Amino acid sequence: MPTDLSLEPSPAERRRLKVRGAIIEAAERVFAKEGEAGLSIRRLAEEIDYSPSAIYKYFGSKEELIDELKEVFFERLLSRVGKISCADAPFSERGRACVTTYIVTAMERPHHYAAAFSNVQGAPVPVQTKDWEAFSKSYKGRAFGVLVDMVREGQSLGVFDPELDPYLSAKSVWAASHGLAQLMTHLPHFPALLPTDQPVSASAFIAFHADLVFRGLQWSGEARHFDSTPED
Amino acid sequence: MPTDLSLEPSPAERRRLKVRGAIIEAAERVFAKEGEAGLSIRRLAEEIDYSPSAIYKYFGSKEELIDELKEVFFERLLSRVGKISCADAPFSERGRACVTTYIVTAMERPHHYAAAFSNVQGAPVPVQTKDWEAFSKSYKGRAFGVLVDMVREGQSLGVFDPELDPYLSAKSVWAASHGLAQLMTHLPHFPALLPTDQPVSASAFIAFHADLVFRGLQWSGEARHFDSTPED
DNA sequence: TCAGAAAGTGAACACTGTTCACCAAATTAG
DNA sequence: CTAATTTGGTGAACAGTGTTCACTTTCTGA
Repeated sequence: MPTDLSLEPSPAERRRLKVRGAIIEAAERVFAKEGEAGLSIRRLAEEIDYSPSAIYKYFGSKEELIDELKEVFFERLLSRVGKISCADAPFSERGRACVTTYIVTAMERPHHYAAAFSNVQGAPVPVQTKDWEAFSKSYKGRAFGVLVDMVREGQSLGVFDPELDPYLSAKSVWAASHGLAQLMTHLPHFPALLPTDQPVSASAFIAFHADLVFRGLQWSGEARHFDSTPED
Repeated sequence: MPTDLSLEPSPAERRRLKVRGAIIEAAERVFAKEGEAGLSIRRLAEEIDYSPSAIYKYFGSKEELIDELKEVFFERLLSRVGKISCADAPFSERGRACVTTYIVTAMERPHHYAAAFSNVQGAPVPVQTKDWEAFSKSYKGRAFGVLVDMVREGQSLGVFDPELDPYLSAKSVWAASHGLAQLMTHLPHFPALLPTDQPVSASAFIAFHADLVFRGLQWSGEARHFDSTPED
């Protein structure tokens, strides 16, 4: 151990970060273009002109490396959505912008977004407590927090149904956004998939979807429930 | 070629179908449990007591085999949703049941569902015409058709906003359903992810989500638009 | 019965992620 | 300043993977 408590990253540490940076940069480049399928350790090594085994001095495994790619992606996603949520604009615009920005950001890096949701849990996990703590600190969780605040604001402004649970509502909005993001990255001509020939652009459909999502949260003064409210 | 035009599948063809069936059965078993990661040709061959190369007499590639698994999964999904859409029940129940059934079916076979949406399209596809034709004949497309009909029925009953385009609305509902299905299969404790300790069951949250989705489509006599309607 | 097709095989090719003994260079300790 | 030790980097190897191909066996249609 360097036992280095000085603030300067200094000599040796610098080179290390440099080649580490080169690795993730190369990984970022090929992953963005070809996804996990096209990213092999050997190819990565070739691209940065090192031996394959050298990479293992910087990352414990391929999965660990990819995890870092996902992390920085979600960091940017959170930053973008967070910025919009605090912007100086009417609530209705900000709300919709959160959803559309989420989807657009996902579409810019489809492989990153898909990879972030690629670890299917076969067996149901029993855990429950402590989970929230970890989640709320993660980028995903903090982006989720932005949504919860937005629902609360809408309720306090009287445009959203005050009886809705903000957490459940935010999850619903997240699911709806995630769903469209996923469909758009997997079926690129999704919005144009129509029997008629009048084309609908991606951005137009995203706006339409965001609108529908918010209509579901809105308050019409009267009980407009289909019949719900979760019970068991 | 057998040039066999008789209706009886008969002697040789029978054995062929039998071992072919054994292959997909084994594949189904391991894929359901461990997903694409756990399914290797060699393991499959071992399971059915054949040589690995034998499998290539029945399937051109591993991908082709998996495509068949996805196909039968979506066939069942369509059949279930289709049955519900024609059931003898009030519209509001049928509508919600379509969404919840979709999600529940996905959760029963998380790997199948995830695999069906795993081919990320990196570059935007230029095509547009002819796409609808192929889509509307696929299982995905026919399940989508059920949704479109449901939206139309809701509009004719006066409970859904008649100004909404049925196709765009159905896509929005699909996206919302897909999103929850995806989130539930990837973060199994998704509904229970709350700061408070009062647990929310999966089924309760699915019902909540479905309710919100339909509220977005509802008609309140007055223009309740956030401001939308797609333009470009 | 017999030619030809179909079914099945084992060895090989070109990959993959990962490990491990080894070597050289840089850093630290005495 | 030298000696010891950590660090960075390497090539060869292991255990996998999907896939192909020459080959044999088995079955079938005429």
